[in-house]
Amino acid sequence: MPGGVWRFGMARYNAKESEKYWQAEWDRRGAFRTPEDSARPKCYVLEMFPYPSGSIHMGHARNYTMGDVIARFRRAQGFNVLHPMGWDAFGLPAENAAREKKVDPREWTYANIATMRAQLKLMGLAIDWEREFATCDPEYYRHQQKLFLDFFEAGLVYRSEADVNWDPVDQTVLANEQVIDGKGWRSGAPVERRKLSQWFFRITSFSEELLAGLDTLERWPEKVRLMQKNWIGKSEGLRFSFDLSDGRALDVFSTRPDTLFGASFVALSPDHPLTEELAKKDAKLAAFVAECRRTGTAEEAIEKAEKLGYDTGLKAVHPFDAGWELPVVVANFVLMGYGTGAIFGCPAHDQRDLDFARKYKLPVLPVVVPDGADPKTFTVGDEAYTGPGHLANSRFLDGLEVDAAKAEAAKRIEAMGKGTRTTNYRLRDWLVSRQRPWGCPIPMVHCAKCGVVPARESDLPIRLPDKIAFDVRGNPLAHHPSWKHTACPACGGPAERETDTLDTFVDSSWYFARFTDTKAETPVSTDAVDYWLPVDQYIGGIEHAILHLLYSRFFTRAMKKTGYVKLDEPFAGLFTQGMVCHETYRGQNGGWLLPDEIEKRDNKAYLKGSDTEVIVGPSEKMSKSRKNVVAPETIIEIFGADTIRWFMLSDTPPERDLEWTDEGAEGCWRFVQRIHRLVTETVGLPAPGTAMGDVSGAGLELRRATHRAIAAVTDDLAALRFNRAVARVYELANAIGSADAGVDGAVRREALEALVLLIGPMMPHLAESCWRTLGHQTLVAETPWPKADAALVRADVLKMGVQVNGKLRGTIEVAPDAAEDAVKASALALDGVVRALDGKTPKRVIVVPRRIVNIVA
RNA sequence: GCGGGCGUGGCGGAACUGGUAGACGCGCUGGAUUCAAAAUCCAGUUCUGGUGACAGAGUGUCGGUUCGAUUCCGACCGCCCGCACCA
Repeated sequence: MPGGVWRFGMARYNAKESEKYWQAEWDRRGAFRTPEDSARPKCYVLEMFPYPSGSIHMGHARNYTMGDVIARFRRAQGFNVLHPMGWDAFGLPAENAAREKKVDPREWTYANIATMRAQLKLMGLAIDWEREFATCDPEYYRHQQKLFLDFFEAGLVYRSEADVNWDPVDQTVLANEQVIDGKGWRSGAPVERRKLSQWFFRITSFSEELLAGLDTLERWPEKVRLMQKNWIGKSEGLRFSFDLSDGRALDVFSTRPDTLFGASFVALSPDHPLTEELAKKDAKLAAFVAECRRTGTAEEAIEKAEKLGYDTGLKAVHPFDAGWELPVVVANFVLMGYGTGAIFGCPAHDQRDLDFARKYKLPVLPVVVPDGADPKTFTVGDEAYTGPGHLANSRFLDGLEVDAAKAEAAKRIEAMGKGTRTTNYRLRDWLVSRQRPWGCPIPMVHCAKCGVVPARESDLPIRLPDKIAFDVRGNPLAHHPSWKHTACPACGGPAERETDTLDTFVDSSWYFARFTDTKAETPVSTDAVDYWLPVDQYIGGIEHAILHLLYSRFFTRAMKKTGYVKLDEPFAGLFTQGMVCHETYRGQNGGWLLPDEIEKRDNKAYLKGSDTEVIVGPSEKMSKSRKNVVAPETIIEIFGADTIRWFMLSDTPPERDLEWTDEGAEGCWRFVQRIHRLVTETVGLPAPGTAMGDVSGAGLELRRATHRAIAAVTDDLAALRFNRAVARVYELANAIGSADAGVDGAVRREALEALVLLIGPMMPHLAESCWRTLGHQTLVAETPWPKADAALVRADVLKMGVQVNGKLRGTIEVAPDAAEDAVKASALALDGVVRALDGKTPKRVIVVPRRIVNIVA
């Protein structure tokens, strides 16, 4: 009923009607359009945009509620707030749906978006919907293709060979999640690692900058910065060569040249060029390599696999001893992508090398001995020693500390001309090619005459074809009858389009910049990004701690290099929220059951409407596979959006996992009703703005409670401690509810108005309706945030604990500025203290002002 | 396997920079109101012993630093996240 009449004093708060009314009212007044051209400070609040899977789940509800609270809070504090929403719309699920349900991925995706947009709108989010876009909109990916061409021009894009998971039966490339126990998820055939020529972004050209930039991200969680730091994996080491028995030299990289005298083998990656060469003449080696390639490309799988090796028969000469030969093996745990793809193995001081040496009965000689241990007797069992210590069994390195030994070994190798000290990074270049039909086409053309040629900018966007056939093997784009055929942009002759599409991480690496001006004719408009970026508060799941955030940081630097932005770091503030969990239920036959299918009686769970008991399992992340899901839509239908929002903010700290319970939701619903009652049932309030006279006694107590709540909630919301803000709101509501009947009306009004404004960002519909009931014609959404009076926040009496030998024996009440001697005296006079001292004289009395007294007896 | 995190009553959690452990909510118990139920209101609720005042124990486990440790350090146990083609 937009524009209708708001009815006062309903006995019970009708959330459904109220929410509909206020959502329409916000819409009508354009309350959440992004303010521009103003002298006020800006605040860009962004939540990680969703994949349009088909429905909003609790994780979304939690994420978007938090962002919405910040957006509304900052708006009330006088910021220009940008709070947009969009869709991360390319990706595998649409292809799976297309294959399984014979639907068009585009239609499927946009239908999902429509459903989810409607669900999000029910939550009453303060979002500027005029800026919405989906990454599968040609209007978006057209600009992404332009960025790709600019990056190519700037030398940030190149083509190279890379491994993929190859399903030999389906003749298709598989994603890691489509490889289950080394087999293709559809065909069941053992997966092979295969090389393809693919596109890369040169993210490693920013390795050092991406690492150094982490130190500037003060409002990022420490754990995320640490994870990124480890991911980039900067290490100082030595790159040097072994002379091989066949006259060749083999380059290896090591961060531990100090352990060279503990070496017992040299190992090559199965993908090392030398391995491939040797395998041509050694059928057994070729078979071994093929076996290694069955692991797929996932690093986890490779590292978890049993350590296997194959002796090539070649020997490597120890660089410090021409008479010392080490066997050269091919080992499945040596990664081609790191260092040189070849290592020397020192089993005593590296766990993987040790596992390998034990299996193949190779020598394990400790060369670093922890301080305090005897070099003659120190041995290594099943656990490699990686700690500090001094060198032993190492000739000229003996007695040196690890760092000194590293330096000495490196110096000698360098002097011999066999190697150089280098900095190595674990970070690899970003492989962006995907052999998938539902992604952003890579704007390149292959011409027999001219080679690989960039598409013309005037031809952008290179659109996906309208009809994609999914019942083919391999990449449907490559099999499309006409799509790939085009004219070469250079010579005009017949040529073929690149049929690879971009990794969907590319789509999400710059969407935050596009939101600042979604109408711009270029990828971004300079004025808009200069004004709005960086994002002031970014919120999303911890699962994105590394890849998405690192790629976005790279993209921002690449966009700086190509002249689009002036900054390096896209997200000034980052918050990673926890997951939403729920109990799991299984029937007698072991099958999972939906929470909807069970009911609880006397602490047991039964199949709804029966006496069949249900097995209650532990609380786990809500997932369709375990059926432990509760749909936000259902909860909104029953209780309304404010209830689910309040639940999402209550109790659990936002970075931790949250458990959904029906009882908790009912508690939130009761609190919604309680606030409504507090506001509607308080009689005799003076008109808004009425001044209050001198206030003392119960009135003063209520004023103190009000201003303490304002101060605490303000701090808590600014620090994203939503659960604490919620607790403070409960305290204020309790104080108002239990206030003495004689308290002045103007004091009550102040308390109620504060309560309503404080819940404004969290339960916006209820707040608007209470605000109207309190006689205001304005919107809470347009009302400034309340200010706490510092004089009322300060306490006039302090309660201090008094301990004897660290055990609490009583409390004393003192003035905040009480002298230490007076505090001491009243502490020693306490009954409990006298009893605990039992006549003994205190040795020492520690008084920590305003906090505690500890008497040491 | 490697990297990162978390662990406090029956449950979710609070405790700022090492200073009264359990704020606030859920649940439960008792009472008021009601023909009854829902809703609401009042009281209680870490555990053990005690009618009680009170005493003892207690923040995953074990040990350490300190006048004092949920907080700092070491080892261990359990759970969770990421590992480059899920998003």
